[in-house]
Amino acid sequence: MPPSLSDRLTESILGIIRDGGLRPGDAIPSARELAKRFAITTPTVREALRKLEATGAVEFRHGSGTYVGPTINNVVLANPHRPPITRDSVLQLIGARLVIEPAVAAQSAVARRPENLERLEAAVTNALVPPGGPAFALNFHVELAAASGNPLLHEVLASLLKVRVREQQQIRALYDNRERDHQEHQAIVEAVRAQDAVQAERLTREHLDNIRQAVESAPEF
Amino acid sequence: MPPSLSDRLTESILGIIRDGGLRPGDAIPSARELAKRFAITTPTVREALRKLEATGAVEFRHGSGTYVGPTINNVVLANPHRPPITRDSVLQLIGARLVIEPAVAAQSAVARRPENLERLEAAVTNALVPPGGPAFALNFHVELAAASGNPLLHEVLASLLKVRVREQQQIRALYDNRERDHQEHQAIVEAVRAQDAVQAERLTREHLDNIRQAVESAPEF
DNA sequence: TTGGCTAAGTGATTTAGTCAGTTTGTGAGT
DNA sequence: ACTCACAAACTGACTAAATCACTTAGCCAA
Repeated sequence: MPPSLSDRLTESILGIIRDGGLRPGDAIPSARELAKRFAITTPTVREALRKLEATGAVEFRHGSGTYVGPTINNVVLANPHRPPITRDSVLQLIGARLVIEPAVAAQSAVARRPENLERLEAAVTNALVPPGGPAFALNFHVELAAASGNPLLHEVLASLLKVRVREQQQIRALYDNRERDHQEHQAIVEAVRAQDAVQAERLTREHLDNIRQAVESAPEF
Repeated sequence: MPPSLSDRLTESILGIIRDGGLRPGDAIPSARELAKRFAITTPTVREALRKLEATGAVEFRHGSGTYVGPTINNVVLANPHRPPITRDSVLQLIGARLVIEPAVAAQSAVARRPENLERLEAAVTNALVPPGGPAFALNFHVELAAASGNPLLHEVLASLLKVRVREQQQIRALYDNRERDHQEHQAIVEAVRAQDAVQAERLTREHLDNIRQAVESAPEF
């Protein structure tokens, strides 16, 4: 079963991006240009580009052009066509986070650099601004993973938590004690600042366990 | 910025799959049929289908039809357009696994069921068959994550290790002491069988650390 | 300098078809 | 009655040539 033309084309386009040293945000040749260059037609080029769009490798901007996407160098990504949220899936997610995040927190406590502490502080304080603002930009738990110094851990947590965007309101509604959330985050930051891995791990586990209990005891949803 | 027609179309197609209760392997309506049903043209339908193909939600079979893919219900995915492997990326991957997998092993030791032990045994013994065989089907580390009982953890590890397919030979070449690999796997299985979480965690950490050292001390690549 | 207009470039989609595989049912031959 | 070859009929893969919608940059006038 030979790879289809548009399959080979996606690889060629990735080659153009990589060989050209293009970075996220840079423009790639227009669909017409690519069609001419590869001696094929635009619908076929568009099929290849749509595949790349699905994984965040490229982005379309109507009337402007096609650009290199932010996740082109990702190893893992959140499924853009994810299934609808259910109560079980939320608990499953928290269960997975309960396994992964304490270990990540421990690693971050050891490896954190000054700039990570800054961003963690910012994420903690931004969480208190009213919803709808730029609070989504800096998620505390994602920043905590970033502090580990391993981009792959960052990717994994970011992918896992991307799902949460759709249920964030729901969880907030259940675990609405935002002051408590803030205090727990603050305590984790302090442990990371002190490079106390054991404490960071314990606090993170307790924090997630609190969230889990809040969701579990929620009657609705 | 309203979502494009083909964007809405992907959602509609997913709706057909979900509302129709279609499962992986089932056929979905042909491109021409979908075009007629939504009163649009086939190139547009194909663009939408290509997006779904990129994330494994559907699969094309030339001349036969389009079918529901295996990863349609996944939350996280391995990037099908992943960047080329480098020495750094390999070490990064092992670093991430070193953080995540010991915690997963501990969880698996607690939650494992009899069928998980069976599959783990199978994965351990299959690892000794010559390469190129069905050894790829059952990866020990993926099965270990499956034993946690949390499908999301299984997904995360499977996504992380999917990358390894391309570098498996390379790592095998470096860490070629397959007998030692087998023994370490066997020891982890025993800890999981005994539901000894602490031991499972420790052995997994040591096992991955051995692999990391082997890769680190490799001069080439 | 500012504001609006215009023209070129780009993505989005259509229309109408051809080519290339797969599946299935039919019918001839045994 | 059974088998096998073969021919529709269906499917995906791709082409060709347009048109529409949107963005951007540049120009010109106020």
